[in-house]
Amino acid sequence: MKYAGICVDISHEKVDKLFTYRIPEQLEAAVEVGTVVVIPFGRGSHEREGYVLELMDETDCPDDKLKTILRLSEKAVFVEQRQIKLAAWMKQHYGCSMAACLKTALPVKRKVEGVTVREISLLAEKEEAMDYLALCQKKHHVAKVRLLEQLLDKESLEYSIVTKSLGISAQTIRALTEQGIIRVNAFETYRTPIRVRHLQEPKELTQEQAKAFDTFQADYNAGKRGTYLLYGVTGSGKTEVYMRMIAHVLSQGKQVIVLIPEIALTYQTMTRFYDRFGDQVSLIHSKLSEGERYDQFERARKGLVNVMIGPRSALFTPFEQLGLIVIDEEHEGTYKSDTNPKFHARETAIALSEQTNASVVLGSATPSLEAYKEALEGRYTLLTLSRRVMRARLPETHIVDMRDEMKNGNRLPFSEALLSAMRGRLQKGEQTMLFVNRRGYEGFVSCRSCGTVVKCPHCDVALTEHQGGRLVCHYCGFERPKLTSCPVCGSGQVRGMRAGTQKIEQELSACLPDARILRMDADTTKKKGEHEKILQSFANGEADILLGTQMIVKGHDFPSVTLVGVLMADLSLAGSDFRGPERTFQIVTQAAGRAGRGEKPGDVYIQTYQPEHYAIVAAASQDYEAFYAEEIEMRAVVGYPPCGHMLAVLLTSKTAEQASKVATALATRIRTWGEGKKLIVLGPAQAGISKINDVYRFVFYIKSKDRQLLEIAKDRMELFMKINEIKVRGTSIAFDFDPMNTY
DNA sequence: AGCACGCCGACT
DNA sequence: GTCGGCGTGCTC
Repeated sequence: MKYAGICVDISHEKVDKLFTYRIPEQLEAAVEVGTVVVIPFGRGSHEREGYVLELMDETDCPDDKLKTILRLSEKAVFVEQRQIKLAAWMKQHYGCSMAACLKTALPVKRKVEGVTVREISLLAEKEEAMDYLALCQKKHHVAKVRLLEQLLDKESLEYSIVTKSLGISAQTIRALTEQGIIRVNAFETYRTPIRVRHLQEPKELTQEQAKAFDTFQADYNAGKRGTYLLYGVTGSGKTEVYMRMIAHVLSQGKQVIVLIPEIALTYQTMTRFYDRFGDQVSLIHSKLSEGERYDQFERARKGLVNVMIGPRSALFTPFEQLGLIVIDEEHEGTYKSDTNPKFHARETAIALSEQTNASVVLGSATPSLEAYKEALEGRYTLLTLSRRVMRARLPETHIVDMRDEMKNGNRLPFSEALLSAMRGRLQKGEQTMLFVNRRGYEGFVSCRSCGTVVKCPHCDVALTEHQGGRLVCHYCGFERPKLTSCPVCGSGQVRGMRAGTQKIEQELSACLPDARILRMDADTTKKKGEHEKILQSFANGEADILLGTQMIVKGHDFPSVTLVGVLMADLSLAGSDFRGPERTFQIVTQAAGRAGRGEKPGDVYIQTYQPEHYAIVAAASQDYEAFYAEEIEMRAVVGYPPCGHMLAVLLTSKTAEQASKVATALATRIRTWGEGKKLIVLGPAQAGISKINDVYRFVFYIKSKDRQLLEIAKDRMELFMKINEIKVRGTSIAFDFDPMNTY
């Protein structure tokens, strides 16, 4: 008798282990590692799908418990071992259930076509429901009362919210459905991919581009695979280099995955790939339905397409001959998944490339510290493009000290210098881009006269303003009362920062009544296609000034823009996030790169309260190396990534007390265990967003140079949760290794 | 997650 | 007594 170790297709910690099943004789030949089978599961032996991850000749499992595999899954999906291996790597590396990792890494066709959302709404008339509610109250049917009260108030609720945060079981919902009081609706969503256009010839490479490409090509031909960091300043033509590399890899009969941060933001980049490689290219994006995504993956598996472009999920394209993974704008935060498993596409791509003998090319004008450190230390090959193509000149940058504006009585969000520059551009008929930095905004408090930002004495991050003006550190929980005067200069002008593009637009049109202003932010781009429309009309010269958040600085060329203003450049500096300076540098550098892309030279005005900050100074002179040198030293001192690793542990529960209690117990446990080991525990503290959907969140951080030690700590915490099942009831734990956001 | 078992309050 | 909701525990 043969046995199979099976991962059941249920994503829940309690069933996140291998279950042993007998393999019936008639299936012995068909069942392999990777086969998807139908199995009886649970008390009722209901049919479930499961992934065969292991084959055994004997088992310790008592015979009376064993059940037998029913049959192969209808779709007869076969998952390559490679994908399972990658899922296993993600489980180990990011600490979440195997089922969740498999789901992420596998192109499995689901029963439903499209992304379904289940929703519960009232079916009965309001009066009838009220009567029923009264009846339930009388009968002390507490669960039904909870649900009905919510429904009478809100009309409809998402299914998962009802079961999870309202704590209502499926039976209760079923009972109410059968009585005709409520109704469960399922919705599906669809989108279609983009069309192919005419093919274009490759452009001639500059000397630098050719050198970068030659290095890659020589390695590839010699059978050498590795990770390359293509570090190229804005406008140096990274995309052209990728395309040469891709063409070369394709010519070797290999296939390519290209990751881009977000489709909407790099529309231009994406169409360039279509124009060059035609129908060999396919596109995946996060809004595709499961069915559509599966179809694209199937085409890839069959070799009908050889280049897959998409966001981080495109990494799981099941190419049989994967030869290269390109990650454009490698430093972007969107490469880190915000759902479990919280994988980073860069790290996962490198793991995948090692498993499949492929190469990885990372591209950026402002590389992540992680990538640049690896490159400097020789683990990645550094390819540099230091010059802009077409002899385009770097713009002249001016740092404007907003504290001086304060002193001169200017309370507008624009400095005098920037305003007069804008007036000049208006007269000459040239365009201006005004970039409002809002990223990293966390409600920090700063002094309007000297620029001091109030920081946590232990963590070197800004304190966050809570209700009543209390200042709290989200890393360690340090707290201090409301601030009435600046601790450095004593001025009473300490306030929380707040800024909206809408308000800035009003003030701008008051200052420059003749200017035609276009505003682009989350509000004005809600509708599909709105984004491209705004950019197009600005490109057509239908406006003089484009005002917007970070979305305006991505990838678009506007040759007649000769002036760029960066408002509140230091806003992202002061958020309660150790990556603040890095984000500031990236955003300001990118914004500055927008000026003078045409024949005419450009000017960049960077408005800041911290003109002497190294991130601002370095960005103004487009000096990545200088920034890196400063920043890596800071990270090394406090042991933040990439000079160490950090594990965020998030505890969620329906009551704040319970979440806090479990977080404290775990943190204490790890502190004791970690004595004498190279590990530091910070916290616990209430999470920055302390409550989501009525679920309370507590967080603590574990820092260590040794990533494996953190993985062991993670295993210990999972064990603790299992052993103390009764004490921790209703509390769930989630891990995030080297988080990109703070919690 | 989803299902069955069994406890406990309400009603005939 | 029994009916039925709702918490608890288990799933190869």
